Amino acid sequence: MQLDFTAQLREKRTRVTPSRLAVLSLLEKEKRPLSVEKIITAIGEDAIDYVTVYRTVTLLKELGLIRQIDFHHGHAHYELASLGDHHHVVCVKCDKVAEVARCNAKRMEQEILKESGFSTITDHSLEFFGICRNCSI
Amino acid sequence: MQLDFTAQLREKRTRVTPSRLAVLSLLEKEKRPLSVEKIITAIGEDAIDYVTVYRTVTLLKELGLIRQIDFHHGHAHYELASLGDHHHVVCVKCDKVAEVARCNAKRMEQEILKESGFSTITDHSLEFFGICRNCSI
DNA sequence: ACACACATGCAACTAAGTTGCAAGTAAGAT
DNA sequence: ATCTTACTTGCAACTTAGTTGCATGTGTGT
Repeated sequence: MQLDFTAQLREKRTRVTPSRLAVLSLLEKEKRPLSVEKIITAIGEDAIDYVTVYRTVTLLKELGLIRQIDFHHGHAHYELASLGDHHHVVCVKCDKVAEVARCNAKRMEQEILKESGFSTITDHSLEFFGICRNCSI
Repeated sequence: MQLDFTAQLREKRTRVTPSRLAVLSLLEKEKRPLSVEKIITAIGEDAIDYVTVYRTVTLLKELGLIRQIDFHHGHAHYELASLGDHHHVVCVKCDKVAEVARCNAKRMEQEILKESGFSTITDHSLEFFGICRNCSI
């Protein structure tokens, strides 16, 4: 299934530019959270300025097309929001990241809307931290 | 209930110093996630060096006495690990933070240990992002 | 109260992310 | 097709977050 990022950007009333399409299709291809550094390397540092990447991920996050994730690595990671409700386990020794099946956070969101004084929940992030088998030997 | 941080530090075979006790008892008093900046202000910038605060939170996190939390504010927050399994909702417009009741992540941890190739789960973090009533007007 | 490994403070540094501004470009109007 | 204009990009300079090296200070076991 090929996502139509052009249509998605137009729907959000923002311009369709090569930078935005490059970041979106890279994240679609990789299907995992990437740092800004990895995004620049993948697109090519002659092809895009790092400031443009920062501005692009900030915009795409505000539009809800991508999601920011924090692995306690000292910098942010980003993945396609349409990957849905899946999460990660991070090894605190070697920084290895594995995937975790879907959780029931959607049900919690309903409770939050009732109780917390928030009018909308746009996203959530759930990360587990532990030690992978390789590091526990 | 007054926690005996001295005993906790000794049990972890590390030194009991004024800096460590100051950070731990501040976090116990506040009962909410604090940034390094807030920790320095609260303790007093003449009373503790900011490098010591960074080294202290890194150590206390490794010892499992405090927990690192990320609100997508551009810097880390820390709270007492003994506050247990509670989480947060963050307004993406004004950065307001509210608390959320306990989730069932402990059950998920059991599944992760079976399936993911990890031998230990030391912690997890669950943050919701949305828009608070004040910002939605 | 001694010795020594560990903790702290200071200065310098690296890494992550932001801002201002001039030049370039997407997209609607002609 | 070309024009116009507001939005986007690239570059340089900057701010903020966090780290490292080293000399001095201090907690803890003897």
